Amino acid sequence: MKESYLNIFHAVAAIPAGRVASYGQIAARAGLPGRARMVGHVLGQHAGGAPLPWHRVLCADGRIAFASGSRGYREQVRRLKAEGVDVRNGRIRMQDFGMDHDLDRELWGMPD
DNA sequence: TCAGTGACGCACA
DNA sequence: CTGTGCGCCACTG
Repeated sequence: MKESYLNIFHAVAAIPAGRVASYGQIAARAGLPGRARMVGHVLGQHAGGAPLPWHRVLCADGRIAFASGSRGYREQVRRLKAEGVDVRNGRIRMQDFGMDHDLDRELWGMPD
């Protein structure tokens, strides 16, 4: 298992319930800036393998990455709503549920 | 080795 | 709002 993969797992696991983060944010937090695609790749490869909150990872614009109506899409929407995340038209307001305010400093230890 | 294909992201028209 | 293009890189045939 690669170190980068472990970092990705750790970053995803750090997202609290009821909140979301983008693939890019996770990649950056895992020390892999610009490699958002790798996050998606890893989550796909290890889907079901580890009990990760993969549903809390979205595209940078707040959209669900899966094709609308697909199996994964419905599952992700279901899980997010179950956590109180407001999903409208397959998209979430990162403004309200993203890690972009002050919460990322608390949980991810970002500098001031 | 090369080319195609993604659970991405961003700039631009 | 919709596309298109390019950067990114692991994986696969």
